[in-house]
Amino acid sequence: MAVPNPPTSRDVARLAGVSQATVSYALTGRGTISATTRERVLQVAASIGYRPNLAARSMRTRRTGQLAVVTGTVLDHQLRVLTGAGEVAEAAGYAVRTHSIDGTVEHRTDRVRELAASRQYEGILTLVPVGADALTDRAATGERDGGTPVVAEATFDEQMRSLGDLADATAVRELVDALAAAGFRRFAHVAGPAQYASARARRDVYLASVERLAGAGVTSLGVLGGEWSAESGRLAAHALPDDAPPVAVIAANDTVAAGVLRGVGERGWTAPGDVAVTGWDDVEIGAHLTPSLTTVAVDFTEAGRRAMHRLLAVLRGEPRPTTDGPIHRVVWRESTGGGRDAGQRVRSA
Amino acid sequence: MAVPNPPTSRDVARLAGVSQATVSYALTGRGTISATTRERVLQVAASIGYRPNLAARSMRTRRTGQLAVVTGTVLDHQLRVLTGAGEVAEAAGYAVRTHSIDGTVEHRTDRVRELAASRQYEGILTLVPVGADALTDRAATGERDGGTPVVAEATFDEQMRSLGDLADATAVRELVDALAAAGFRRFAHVAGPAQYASARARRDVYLASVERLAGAGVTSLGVLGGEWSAESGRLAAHALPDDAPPVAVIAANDTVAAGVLRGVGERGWTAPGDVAVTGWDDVEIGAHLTPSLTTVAVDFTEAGRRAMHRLLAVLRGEPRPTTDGPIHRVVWRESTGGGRDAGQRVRSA
DNA sequence: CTGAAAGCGCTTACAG
DNA sequence: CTGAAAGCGCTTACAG
Repeated sequence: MAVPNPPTSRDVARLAGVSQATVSYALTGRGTISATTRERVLQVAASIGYRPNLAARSMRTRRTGQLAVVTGTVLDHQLRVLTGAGEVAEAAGYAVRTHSIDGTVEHRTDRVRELAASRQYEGILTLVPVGADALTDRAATGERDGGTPVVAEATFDEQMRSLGDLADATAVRELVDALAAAGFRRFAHVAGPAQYASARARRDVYLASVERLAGAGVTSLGVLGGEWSAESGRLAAHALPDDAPPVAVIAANDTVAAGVLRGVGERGWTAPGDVAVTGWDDVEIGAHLTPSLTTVAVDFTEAGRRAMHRLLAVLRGEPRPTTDGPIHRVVWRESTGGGRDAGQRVRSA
Repeated sequence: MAVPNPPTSRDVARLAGVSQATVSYALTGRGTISATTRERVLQVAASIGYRPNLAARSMRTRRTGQLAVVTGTVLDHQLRVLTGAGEVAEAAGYAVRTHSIDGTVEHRTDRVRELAASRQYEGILTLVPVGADALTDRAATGERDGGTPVVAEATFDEQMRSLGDLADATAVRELVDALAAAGFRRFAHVAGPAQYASARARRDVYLASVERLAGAGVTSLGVLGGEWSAESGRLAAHALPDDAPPVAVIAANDTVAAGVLRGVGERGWTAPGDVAVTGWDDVEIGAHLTPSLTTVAVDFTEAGRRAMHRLLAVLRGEPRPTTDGPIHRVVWRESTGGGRDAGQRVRSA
């Protein structure tokens, strides 16, 4: 019944016939130590199932070895982002704790500040939008002040350029260009909540893309919506003028797009004949809607990995990692008409 | 540039004119201490922003104060389960780390065993299916051996009764009964992966419900599928015999159900006229499908809270908490015909 | 009701 | 290349 105390480095030392310091050197690979001794120590440690007491190590090194990732409950794909972030953090020797924070942006910002003040974490990565003044990732250089670094997955830098892979909205331009090439002249955007950098980025690229094609007769019927909800999309469809069709609607995500499709049906319009619709995220159901939904597939796990790499760079005082390839890919389906053809036509252009 | 060391309990003691022991007593509320002293100590602690060093505390108390929650990447709703679990753990004074584990059930089981052996956690809650022999939650009593307790959100007990709120499939019977009352005589089930307790429970309740109505001429065309995927649902629809309609299809979740709806359309059948379809989870898009999807709404956050309460009960050596009310609610929509009416007819019966 | 002292299990200069 | 010793910041019997 009595559980024996777990073995300590002292036990390993005694059994290996060395000092505790030598055990520490063998395990951390830090000091100078002969290969023979190291081998023997590791052998003994493994044989008795020795596991270093992390609390003791943490106290001595004055490092917690802990990072926090802040999630919300609004966007389900954050689970995959979290997974990618955790994977990279673990590989770097950090433990990750998650904190779910909802409520107003002010409340979320306060909570993140509290986490930073708790001294419990060496760094914080937030997947939910918080006030920019709570972030320490603003400068392009890796400079540090004394506080706990706080990095957001998606945000904007000083020049208001979107930062973070999920805020990369360049695929919107691909959508607009292809649909314009396919003949659409009227567009509309159903945006997500403006507090999300990703939503703002999609809106901005939408506006810029349509503007760029103004010379070709392309116009925008406006930016509608403002929530990550299907109902927001449905209402947006109902808000379109009666003579809107043919019109292409760029929705902020797949859920919003599903609502648009429903609203389009309720108005007696057809998709994609009267209204072409695009989503974002490539949720699995989208491929099985009727019409199946053109969307932007996102590698959320990779987004999480990259975000964590950014936080680690700040922790190490290194410059922000140079961006890798895109994690977005447009998936053409029936809701934009021509499906695969439309995409191929554009891609080969 | 030089960051001052954070204040320690020693600093608080000096400033408050008491000993370090008194500070500890004041903060933990453990020893005998006068209200006046305690008040003064807390005041001083707050004024200098004192935060106990958790690593030091942990080393001394020989408790890590850490729990692990194991998630996967297959089911997005685990983010909400995680949130509920984290909320309860935090309120109980525990820190929660998450580990994302995918792969085969054998691999997942091994990894959970490693986590349990790491001595890093006081308890482990897994949201992904693992081998029953990795769990310590099997007995109804709170008995403990020396190892780290491992509790699964959803599993089966010795009598093969489903345990854990997400494995509560009683709503399936409500679906079958209502659809039978609405006139359906032929049923089919598109199941989820058998390694999931929730999928097995839905299948079992489906089979039992149909069997129970055999006297009324109700028959099952079989159990199809076996994945949490829309494609699995689509293929199941194509596997139905040509003369299946009218038939009611109980799908394992909304994603599968969306695939069924797509497959039904591809076969030239109508829903719900020829094929009634039900899902599970109440994903937001479901309400905006055409036809909108009858489903079972699940309070995932509450499921997470309850699962964590079960783990805490094991940790405290208490008996398993008595089950609270259901966290499931059938939502009748167009995909079962009559929509709200069908539900109301049954509910008032 | 309060304080002096020991010790949790590590790591790290430092001495040899 | 290895060891003796100190100390990280707490908590907890124990003495008063």
